Amino acid sequence: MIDIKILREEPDRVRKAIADKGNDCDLDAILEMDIKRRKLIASVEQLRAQQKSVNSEMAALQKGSPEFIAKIEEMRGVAAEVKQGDTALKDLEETWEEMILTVPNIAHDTVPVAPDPSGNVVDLTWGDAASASPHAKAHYDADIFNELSDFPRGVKVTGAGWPFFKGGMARLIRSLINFYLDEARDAGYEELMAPLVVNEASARATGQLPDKEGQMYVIPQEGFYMIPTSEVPVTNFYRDEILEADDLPVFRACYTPCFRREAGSYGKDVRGLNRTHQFDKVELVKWVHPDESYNELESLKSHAETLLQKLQLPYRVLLMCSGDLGFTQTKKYDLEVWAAGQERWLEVSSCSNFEAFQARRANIRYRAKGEKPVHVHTLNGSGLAVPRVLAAILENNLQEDGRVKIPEVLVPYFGQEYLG
RNA sequence: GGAGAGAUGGCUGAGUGGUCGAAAGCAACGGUUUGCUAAAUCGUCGUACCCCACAAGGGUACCGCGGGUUCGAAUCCCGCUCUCUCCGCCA
Repeated sequence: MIDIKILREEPDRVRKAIADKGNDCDLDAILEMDIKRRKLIASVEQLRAQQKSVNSEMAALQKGSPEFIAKIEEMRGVAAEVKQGDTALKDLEETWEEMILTVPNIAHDTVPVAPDPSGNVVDLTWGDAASASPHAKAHYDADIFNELSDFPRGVKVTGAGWPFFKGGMARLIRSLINFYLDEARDAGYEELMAPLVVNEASARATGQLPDKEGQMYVIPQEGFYMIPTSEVPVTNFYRDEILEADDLPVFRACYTPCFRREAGSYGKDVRGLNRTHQFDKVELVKWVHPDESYNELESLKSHAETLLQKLQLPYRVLLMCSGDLGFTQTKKYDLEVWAAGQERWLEVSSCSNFEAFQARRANIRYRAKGEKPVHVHTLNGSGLAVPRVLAAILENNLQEDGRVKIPEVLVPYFGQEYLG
């Protein structure tokens, strides 16, 4: 949620931000509604004040006395007016709330302004794509992948995009998760285990609702949603809370499977590990002091990078342009790993700063001693997603004999130097 | 899943229709006093929104959440959620 004060005081800045993001919300209508809303609040509150003062006079009167009865008569009309005003105000607040939720967050000054993904800037490329195995193959064409995964049975048991993984592949997935979590802990992130389903209030606070309900699996009987990322339960951990300033920053790391409907996806994007309805991911979330959020974004991104470096996987970092920035983000880096077999870059992490946008909606604040509560800044990033990193390992490290060389840092976790 | 009890401010806990945003205590913060500590004592001590210049000041709302009754609701009625106790079931 945008800061209403910024909206009132710097409408032109917001207007530009909306245009830069390619969003089309009607700012003038919102500002007009704001004025209308405040007028109505003022008039209803004035009526209530009158009601209140007469009520305390009545408290001092003899019940049933002529004066008392006269007051009741007098206040009957005011009571009706208040009720009417309240109803009108409730309606108005509801529409206004909906409207203000359509205003996107304002991109940071350092974000390139461009309408579409072609405006994203390659910030850096690490490693040498040519260093990949000369035998690289798309993972879904490699024998070892087809031996150790079972898509047809996944279709039988659940549906398309819900694969089984077997033996060494399953163990390799587990190795990656453990590697990610251990690295996160060393970097100061406290590990969290989270619920895999959340209620509506949580989905709303992190912005999955309204609008993106189509991306989530729903459990209608309970009104629950299966999490599309652990960002949802983890960010909501502090929903409606006030943290001590001294406790900031707070870093958390959380491994969960993630569930996404991915409606409308097709073609090579969804082959093999590239996109499945359920996938594993370690998510990193930060709650920080507003002055620090951009430094924290850099360190978040750097941490995710070191994971790929340690895995010896070539990758690049994209600074996302305004048009490719999400609704809630002020600045975002995407990390893409090089998959030598498919000869394409696969997104494995997305590191974003939300400033106070998410915190405002989730009502997460901090308080310095003797000060008023202030919204924290929140950030999150994957550290990292599993399947696409796995795909890159399978492709880049595929040997002539069909085995896959396990990255050195994973050997202690995996227990063997080769898969297969 | 069945039966019962409950939900009040940072915490404990009073309050069953009217000057209650809410007693009291604790904790916290500021001052005074005492040689230090401890104690005593005085004061401050919630959040959001609205008016106003986001100041001073004024106002409204909030006693789990949502409705209702009433001139007036923490207090009465209805629905929901959550917590606790007992029973059942269960990894």
